[in-house]
Amino acid sequence: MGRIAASQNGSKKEAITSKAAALFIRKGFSSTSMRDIADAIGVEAPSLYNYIRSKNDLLEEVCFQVADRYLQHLKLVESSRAGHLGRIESIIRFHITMMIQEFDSSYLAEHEWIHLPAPLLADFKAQRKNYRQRVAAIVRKGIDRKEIRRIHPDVAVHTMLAAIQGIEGWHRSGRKLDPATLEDNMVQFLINGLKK
Amino acid sequence: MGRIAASQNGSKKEAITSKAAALFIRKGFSSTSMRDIADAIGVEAPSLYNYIRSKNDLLEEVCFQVADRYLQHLKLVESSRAGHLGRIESIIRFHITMMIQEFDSSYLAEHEWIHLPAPLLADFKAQRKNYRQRVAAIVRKGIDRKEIRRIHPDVAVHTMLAAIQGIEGWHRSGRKLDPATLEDNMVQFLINGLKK
DNA sequence: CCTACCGATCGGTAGG
DNA sequence: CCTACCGATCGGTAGG
Repeated sequence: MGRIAASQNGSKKEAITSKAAALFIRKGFSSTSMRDIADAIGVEAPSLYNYIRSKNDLLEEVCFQVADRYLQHLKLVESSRAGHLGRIESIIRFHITMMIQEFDSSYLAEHEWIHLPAPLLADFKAQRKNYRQRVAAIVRKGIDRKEIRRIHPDVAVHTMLAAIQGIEGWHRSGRKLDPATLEDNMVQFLINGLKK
Repeated sequence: MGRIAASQNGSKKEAITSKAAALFIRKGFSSTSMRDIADAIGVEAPSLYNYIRSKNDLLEEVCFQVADRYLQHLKLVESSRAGHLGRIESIIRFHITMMIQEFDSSYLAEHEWIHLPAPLLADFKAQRKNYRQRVAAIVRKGIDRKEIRRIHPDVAVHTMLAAIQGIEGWHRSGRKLDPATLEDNMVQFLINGLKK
């Protein structure tokens, strides 16, 4: 019983998390009630608590999972042998891909983490700051090595990441632009803005 | 009595709107209660209803006021004699200035309009779409006249406006970067990405 | 997984 | 501008 029950609980929890993520995006975290989530799943609200501990739990899970995936990719890039502009392009492409393929969780990790409860909020902010500083360090080195034009590294990082985050607005309004065109044009725009 | 009372009501309403805007930004629209707003002003919640009709009213006011300011500027740009890249630069600078100087309302008009009640939501979305299409038309003409590099106009518009919107994250985290440096570096980055 | 229900809090109204 | 209060809804618990 143990193993099967555990795996059933796992998939049920995933189903709840994914439905919740979709609702958090559409209506915002605070405007989404546990009743809304329960309705979407087809159960009564109290039944959700067999799988999750709290509403905040749902948000926490999504936010930290996504943050970790970005960090893993950054580590890969940092230890690669690519040039600095190439590293930045790899990061840009990864962010775009995540935003398109893992839209729901990426959006939440980017826009709804403000609602994380007190101790986790500080953790998340620190992780975020650390990530951006490491990307900015790559830009700085690229400038030193004359691969990237002179620009304030923090402004550069902010500009490119914000542009990519904003894909959510695109996605939400149901634009019918194929992902490859979106990615190629955006990468071209941003890399060209950085190139010497 | 009429005139004075009217002007007092006006300024009081402005005070409420501005406090509300600040709270909507910090906590989100749904997480901000009328009690929160009343506390910030120093009155009891029911007293607010002498000046505003509803919570949605506060949001509506801010969103449409800001949208109108952007539209007015766009009209100026459209009827100017500047080149197309110059027009885009003017739009970029206006957006950045608004984001820095009118941060609270700009943020709300950009991120919290989803909470507008039913009939207004559609209006707002239509206005937004129209605005972006007109900016994209400028990009398209710039490409035709070889002032701007070949790029998907919608992607270009989205990328630059999203990058600017994202200044809020910057602002919120209390980065100490002077506005001029931010503006100059971001404009350089974006215009360079578009230039031939 | 349900019914029944809790205390808290919500936006807003009545009446002064 | 207040007190007093409304009906609705919230996240979550008890108990089965």
